[in-house]
Amino acid sequence: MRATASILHLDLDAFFAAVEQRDKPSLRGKPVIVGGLGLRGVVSTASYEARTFGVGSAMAMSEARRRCPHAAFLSGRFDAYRKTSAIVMRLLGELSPLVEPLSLDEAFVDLAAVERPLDGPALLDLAADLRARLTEQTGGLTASVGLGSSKFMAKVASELAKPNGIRLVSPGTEVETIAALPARAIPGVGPATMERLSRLGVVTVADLQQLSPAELVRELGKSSGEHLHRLSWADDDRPVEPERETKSISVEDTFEHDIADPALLAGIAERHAEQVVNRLVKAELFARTVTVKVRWPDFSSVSRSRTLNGATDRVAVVAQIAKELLDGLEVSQGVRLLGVGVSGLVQVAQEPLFELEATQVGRVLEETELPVPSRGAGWPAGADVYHEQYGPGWIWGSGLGRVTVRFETAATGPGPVRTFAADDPALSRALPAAEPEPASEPA
DNA sequence: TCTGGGGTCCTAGGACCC
DNA sequence: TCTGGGGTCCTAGGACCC
Repeated sequence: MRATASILHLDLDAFFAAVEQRDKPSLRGKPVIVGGLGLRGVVSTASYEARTFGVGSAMAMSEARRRCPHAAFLSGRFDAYRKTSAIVMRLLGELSPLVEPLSLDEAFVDLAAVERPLDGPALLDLAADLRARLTEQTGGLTASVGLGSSKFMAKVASELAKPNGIRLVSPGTEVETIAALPARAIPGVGPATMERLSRLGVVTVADLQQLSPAELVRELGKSSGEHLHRLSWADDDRPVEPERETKSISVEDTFEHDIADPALLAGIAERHAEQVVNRLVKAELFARTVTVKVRWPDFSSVSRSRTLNGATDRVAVVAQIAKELLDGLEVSQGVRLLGVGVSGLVQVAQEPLFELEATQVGRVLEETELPVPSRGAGWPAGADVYHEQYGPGWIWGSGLGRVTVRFETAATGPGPVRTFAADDPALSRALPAAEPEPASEPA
């Protein structure tokens, strides 16, 4: 904890949904839900209009459809989200070199790295200016900004500022600011921890403050107990870390229907291994440990891992080990999710001493029949398309051999809807719409 | 029609080494 | 023959976050 509120936390409001509303004018002011649209999908982001119907992140999509059947349900356009996120992170980088992104829509900034100490009014000015430029450069998105004397306080502040606001927790007022909050508001206190705390009679952060460190350590373990005790007194000196190295890379997939066929699962494991290694190679890293993760129909899960003597970046090696690990599991009850991951990442190759028959892996990859992607996967709702006659638009819905498209972009205002045959040669998937021009370019 | 995907961190037990 | 005390690495599981 510092003597000045020099840590800033920024959180984009309903980010994925807001990008969709920006690029799809007909959805502005309406409930929008982005997430997995398949049988087992969950909500990634709900627009504030959808939240009034009780729809929220991580909710089963089936539940979201019950609560808000008239919402627009979209599968998400991560390229567009990444591009918009990059604009925001660049803006933050103009404030300080110490920017720690937590995800596409969230970051910490350490203002003390460059600024002379700023007083309250100056901090609020800085935040207001940041928000204004952000909205302008992202084509209308909004963000909540929190300022505080530590990461914890800045994060609490932005939470209190939501949506679309600024909040400064002045140094010296930290403990009283958090005392009345529910203990669950402390990052790291999830459902399981809250359940344990409830048994100790804890509801608020003030209740937490009454517990001794020893009691918390007994209940939660050394690290979590001590950490939570300190946070309950707003004691947090974690630094803003701009470059955190990757510790693991993984790919997993939940199936529309459970799979019990070992050969099919082996083929999927190979495909996952391939994707994992592609990302490993792109990051110029090598891995020592391969992990397979399986989720059973009852939602319990197991993992199996093996660590090599050397480090590898070869698909054949990772795929072979993944399949061997999978072989050790009895899958006849069915598998809900299969994942393949690597960890123990290093920057130099140290190939294991054994060699594999690469041709064997290639052959299996060709022969394995992989499950057909879920219905309409070629025309996912919300995706960008281009029609030779009508121009750019987005997929409103598909099925029964037809695709319905709304022709509009961020710049056009609400546009018309047309339906085509799914194999209409004039219709194609398009790159994400261009980013809106910065303000220098009048519309 | 319950419960995604990609991560991080922590704990605990056993192997192994000195 | 009764039975140490670290320290590190590996495996597995679980909580949590966005």
